[in-house]
Amino acid sequence: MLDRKEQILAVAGELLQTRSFRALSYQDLSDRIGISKASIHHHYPSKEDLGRALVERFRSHFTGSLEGITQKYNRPWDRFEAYIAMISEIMQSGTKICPIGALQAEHNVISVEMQQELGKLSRNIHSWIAEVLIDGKRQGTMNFAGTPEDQAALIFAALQGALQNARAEGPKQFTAVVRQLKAGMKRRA
Amino acid sequence: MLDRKEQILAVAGELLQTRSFRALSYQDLSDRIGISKASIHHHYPSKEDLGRALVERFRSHFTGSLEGITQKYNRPWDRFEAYIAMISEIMQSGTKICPIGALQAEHNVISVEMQQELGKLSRNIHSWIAEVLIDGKRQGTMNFAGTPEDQAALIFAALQGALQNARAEGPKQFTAVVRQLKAGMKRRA
DNA sequence: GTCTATAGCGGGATAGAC
DNA sequence: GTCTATCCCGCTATAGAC
Repeated sequence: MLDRKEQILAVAGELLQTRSFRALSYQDLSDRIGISKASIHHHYPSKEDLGRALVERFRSHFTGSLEGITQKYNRPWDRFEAYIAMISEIMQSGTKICPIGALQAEHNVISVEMQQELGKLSRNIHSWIAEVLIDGKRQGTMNFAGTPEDQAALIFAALQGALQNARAEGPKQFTAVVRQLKAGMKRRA
Repeated sequence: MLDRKEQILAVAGELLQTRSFRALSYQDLSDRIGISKASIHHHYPSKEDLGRALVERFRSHFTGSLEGITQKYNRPWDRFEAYIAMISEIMQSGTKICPIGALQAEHNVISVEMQQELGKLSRNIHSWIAEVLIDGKRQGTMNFAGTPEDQAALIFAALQGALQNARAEGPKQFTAVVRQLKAGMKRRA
């Protein structure tokens, strides 16, 4: 199968978001994909190899999605709403959390290579949000206290935390956070 | 030793916040405390026992701290600042995250008993924050959009996410989130 | 309460045939 | 690329002496 590697990453990604990287085993992958553990090792010799590929895949996935949003929408609010919709999809699964949050929770027990790749991913998203907010503030359609960078940090952290809370406590907390983030960007200064 | 059980929980708590519950082993505890693995099992027969005691300990710890803050300070802003200071201490360790975030990231791989105890803990904190905000809004010293409950959810989620980001990316993102949360509560309506 | 010793299992990983 | 078989290790947990 040409995209066996991709299939493995897809399943591994699911398990990362639902269970955690450490709890993800070659046995799990073997069971779900239907090939032996040894075959998975053929594609990703060590779990470290698998981990790095996994983070890179999330990075290209998110980067692609954000570029798609940028191309599809011009208005800052539309872009922001599309971003929120993307994160909300994770919440709606009921069992997944943000892959960045999942891996950051295991920060001290993953390799430095994974840490670095993960850092690139989170900084990419952070800058994308910040740019949307810069536009929104410059155009006057978005009103929030402080700098766009600080507001981007707040949005990023809040959604990551909200996804974790939502999986444990249900969707209400998540929708509250989203509502509150929006409210804080609509108020008049 | 009368407080051997407490000592074990203290060390286990550190390991939970720095490494994760799954990554925490009886061997780790044995090494750090200086008694054998079997001795730890004597106090906490199964890891599940240890886990439940651990969450309960965090709960009584946080509950006590929040009550202390309530007694020590009367003004909503003072209480809020004291709460932020408490969370900031975790960040300043450089290696710890919020214990709730750590466990929520492993939500699907811990027992339902731990999930439930963890839920109590997070709801306790959430209501405490909400009450501070209700006071602040009623007195007119705090200004934020939306309801106190929504704002409490935002604060809780944002700080949890910010601690995880801080451990991976450094303290700047954390201070940005705190600054932005405060800014959003000071603006005039 | 503490120890040594060990069982039993699941994990990551490799060898070698097909 | 896939398989079976196997290795080695670390983990949770238990038995039984002191």
